[in-house]
Amino acid sequence: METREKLCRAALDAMNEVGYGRFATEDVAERAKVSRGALTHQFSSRNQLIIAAYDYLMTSWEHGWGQIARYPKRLEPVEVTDLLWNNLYRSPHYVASLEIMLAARNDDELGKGIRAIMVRWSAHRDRLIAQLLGTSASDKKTRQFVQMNLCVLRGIALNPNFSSETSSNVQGKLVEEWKRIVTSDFHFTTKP
Amino acid sequence: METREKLCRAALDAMNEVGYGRFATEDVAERAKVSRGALTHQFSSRNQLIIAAYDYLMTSWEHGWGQIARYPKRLEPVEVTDLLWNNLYRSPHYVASLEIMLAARNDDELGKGIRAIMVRWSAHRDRLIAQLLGTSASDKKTRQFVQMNLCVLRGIALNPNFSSETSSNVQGKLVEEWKRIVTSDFHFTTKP
DNA sequence: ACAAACAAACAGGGTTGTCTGTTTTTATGT
DNA sequence: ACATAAAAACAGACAACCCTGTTTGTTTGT
Repeated sequence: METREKLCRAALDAMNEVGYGRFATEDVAERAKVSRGALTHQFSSRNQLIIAAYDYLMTSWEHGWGQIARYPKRLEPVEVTDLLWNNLYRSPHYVASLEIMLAARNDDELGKGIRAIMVRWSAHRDRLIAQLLGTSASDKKTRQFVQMNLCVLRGIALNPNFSSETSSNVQGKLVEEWKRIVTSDFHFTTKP
Repeated sequence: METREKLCRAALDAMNEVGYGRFATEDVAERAKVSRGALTHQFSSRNQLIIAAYDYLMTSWEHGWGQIARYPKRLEPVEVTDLLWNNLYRSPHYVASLEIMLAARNDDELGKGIRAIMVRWSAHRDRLIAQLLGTSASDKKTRQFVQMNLCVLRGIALNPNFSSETSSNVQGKLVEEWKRIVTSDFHFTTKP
């Protein structure tokens, strides 16, 4: 594997495990089994590394979703919810993406880079979802549906970090509950 | 105001503005207009300061909710949703609480302190909500309703940091949408 | 006088960015 | 095919910086 890729993966792992606060380039180099010199050669600064790692993650999501969109089948709203949950929020590096976006909030330099990538990914995602639903990405109802799903699933994905619940599979039940709501509340298909 | 309180407030402000990553005790002392010596006298370590600030915030929430629970009126589910949104997720220091809890994920010492406070607050909150609904905090349906609301509103609260949307008041619309769903999907009141 | 609160200086650890030197790959001319 | 020059990639050392925790001394209140 290329050095850059190894470093991006290691950076995401580190971000997942230790969080932005304790994230250190030294640690990343070690995880990637690469010298610190190699890292500094590839990435001129810590922020550059983080931006590259984020870009790597978003690109991998884009590829994954590109495959999904090949299915010619038209999906029901609840199937889109399922897709989002299984292919985004259960991604092993979801927490990393969260840490990075939260950090980008305060750092202008980092924020600029991250935002550009996020805009690209968002557009890609929304276009694919609209395609799967058989609607347009600029359709108001579609946008609202997508926004709502992103919010709800994000909140559920974070639940383990915010809840004192210890019982198993709380997330699964919450997702099921939300899917039930989606099934009964959201409809896009034209009448037969 | 007492030094401890000034420091806790300043710590929450700092956590809000710069995030856990750039959070520094020096900065907190400056914001509180207090010498660093005073800070170290009150809090033996950085983690102790963070824990105290978190405790201060949770206690303030408990006081605020204590006032609300005095109203003898029984609330509809959607009114509880409204209450949660306006009294928790729109709290000026909500992001601070989020940063702290995310940081507590990796730091054992910090995590132990934060978790204890969170358990206390969660129990307090759930008990009050059940009281307002006229149900029991151990009631399964009630717990599910509360959990779901916390997740959804959390996701909505975070939306500005994760969305490329620039249009105004997206959050407001999402909350309205969720309230509509709550109104039609959740019922606790016994039939008349 | 005693203890708590405060003020400020200090040293130490850890992390980043830079710098210098070495190895490997690529390009080029014969 | 071979030699050689140039560029890219890598390795490691270094200094500078920031932040924390500690320590020592001063003020204030009881």
